[in-house]
Amino acid sequence: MRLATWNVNSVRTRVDRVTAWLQRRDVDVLALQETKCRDDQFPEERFRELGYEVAHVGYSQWNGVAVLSRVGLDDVEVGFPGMLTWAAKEGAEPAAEARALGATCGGVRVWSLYVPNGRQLGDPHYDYKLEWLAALRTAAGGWLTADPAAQVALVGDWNIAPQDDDVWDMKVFAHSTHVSGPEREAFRAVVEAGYADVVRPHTPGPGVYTYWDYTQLRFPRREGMRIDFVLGSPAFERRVTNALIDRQERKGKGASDHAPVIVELAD
DNA sequence: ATGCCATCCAGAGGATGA
Repeated sequence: MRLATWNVNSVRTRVDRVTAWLQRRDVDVLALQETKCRDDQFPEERFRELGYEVAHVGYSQWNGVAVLSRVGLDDVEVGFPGMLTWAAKEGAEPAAEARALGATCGGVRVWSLYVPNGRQLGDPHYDYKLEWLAALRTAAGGWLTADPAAQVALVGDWNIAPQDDDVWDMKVFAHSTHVSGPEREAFRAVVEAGYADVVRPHTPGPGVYTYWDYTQLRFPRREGMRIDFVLGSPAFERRVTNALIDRQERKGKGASDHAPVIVELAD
């Protein structure tokens, strides 16, 4: 079974690219982030006609996460228990955002996650990011306490570069989000709760990334960040036989700024 | 060793992104 995650940066803009890629890569389960549409705008039929079941949550033009599967898609869950809410505007009522979607596919509990960006160090959105991750750690840790043999995959855009090797030049990020101590600590807490980066052993660095900014020739200059991860429970990790970051898909006109990440699992 | 910012909605500019 092949499971992948991809921040597509608008599914409507890139649906042709995504469907072609799914077929070329023979992917069974795909978690998408930043679909940037409401449920009624999601191009569900384009995936159904290729044999995929579809679960999506999107409330507006922002965020949006999905799981596509051709090996079953059951027990769909919008958001995880205890997920933080966010007030988009001053004085607005805090509400859940479309940043987490769970579904069981081929025996794996897959969570498509779009971790808050954080914007700037000290910004309210930065605190939201840290608290959102702490809540995720609590929920995900609980799943393994309840069932240590569970096959769980926490996949998506984590908006954190956990190691210095995960950016091309730490000096550029001296006062930036994504590399700060508290963010890295929040990421590590999820790992310590029992979830391992199953991709890194198959894609060693340095210089291996999943995201390249559209500006300043970042991609041809190979100046990127590794911020998209597949974190797997022990039972999931044992099934992983290979992994790759599909850098090819970042090339050309109309590419997302993120590359897809694929994991191969033993049957 | 593949290219010089993109997406959305609104409505011709602003917010978001990492």
